[in-house]
Amino acid sequence: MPELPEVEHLRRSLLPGVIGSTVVAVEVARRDVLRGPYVDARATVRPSALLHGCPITALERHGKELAIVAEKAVLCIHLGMSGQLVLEDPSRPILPPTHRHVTWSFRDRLDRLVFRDPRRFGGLTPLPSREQLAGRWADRGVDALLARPAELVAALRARSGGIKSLLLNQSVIAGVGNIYADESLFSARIHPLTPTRALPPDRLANLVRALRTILRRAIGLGGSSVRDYRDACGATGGFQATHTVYGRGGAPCRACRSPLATGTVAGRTTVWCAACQPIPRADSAADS
DNA sequence: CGGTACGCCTGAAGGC
DNA sequence: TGCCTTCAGGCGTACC
Repeated sequence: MPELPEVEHLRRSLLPGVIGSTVVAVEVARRDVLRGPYVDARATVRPSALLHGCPITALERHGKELAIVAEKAVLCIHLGMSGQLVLEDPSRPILPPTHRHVTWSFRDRLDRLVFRDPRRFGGLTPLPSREQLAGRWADRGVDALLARPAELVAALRARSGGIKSLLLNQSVIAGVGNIYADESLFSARIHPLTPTRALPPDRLANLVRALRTILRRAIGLGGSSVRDYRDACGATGGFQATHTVYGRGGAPCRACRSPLATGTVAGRTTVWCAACQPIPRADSAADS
């Protein structure tokens, strides 16, 4: 599932293709992928709101959201679970022909930018300006990589609740999803149900350090491709091969060889090592 | 405030 | 082989 590393790698892989390019045609096959306060009930949108006409000047990211910035328009893109954004030559398609919701064509370029999303949990949110984008992102949690580590620790300390639940909460820290929550909790040897308030500052600092190390490493490997994730060129990531717990329930812990536990935490499938990540309190044990 | 459940949606995977 | 069920999950929303 596209989380921060996947979106960041996608952003970097899109940069050379789209910066300075001007959209000359936008084809919207499914209007219901258009979202937000500037899209009316019929999802009728001016082409300029979908970047038509002005050269693209920047690609930015906050958490799991990517923004394509042009002079008079900003388009926020959320990939949801299965979203893909690929630059491809129409004569040599990379993506399957189904679920192609929006296609952008450029001046002086043969390749097109395609937004494809089979499950449609993703969507596009047009905004009129950079100021609106700044406001939108200011209302979110701090970005897990762009903010300073001390800000992340402070954000976690400001809330109560189980630690995994907070890591997944995009209004606390933006960018962490199920994969990197489980991976960073294992790395920091913290049980996912641990009440955040029970963690001393140095353990939270450890967790934040582990999280950022894992996010950076994942970006370097092109992200995790569990099923649908592709970068702008259609390439899959390589980080999934290094997952320590995610998707490995029942398999031996890479540290102590005991079988990894599986359960539901914060409504998500969660994998942890009962030996390496001890249960915080004597009672509240999740099933193994 | 925090927790939980649900709906959205498709395709992979498992059972029979 | 083929049909049916279950599951995965980000996120908004409703509700306790």
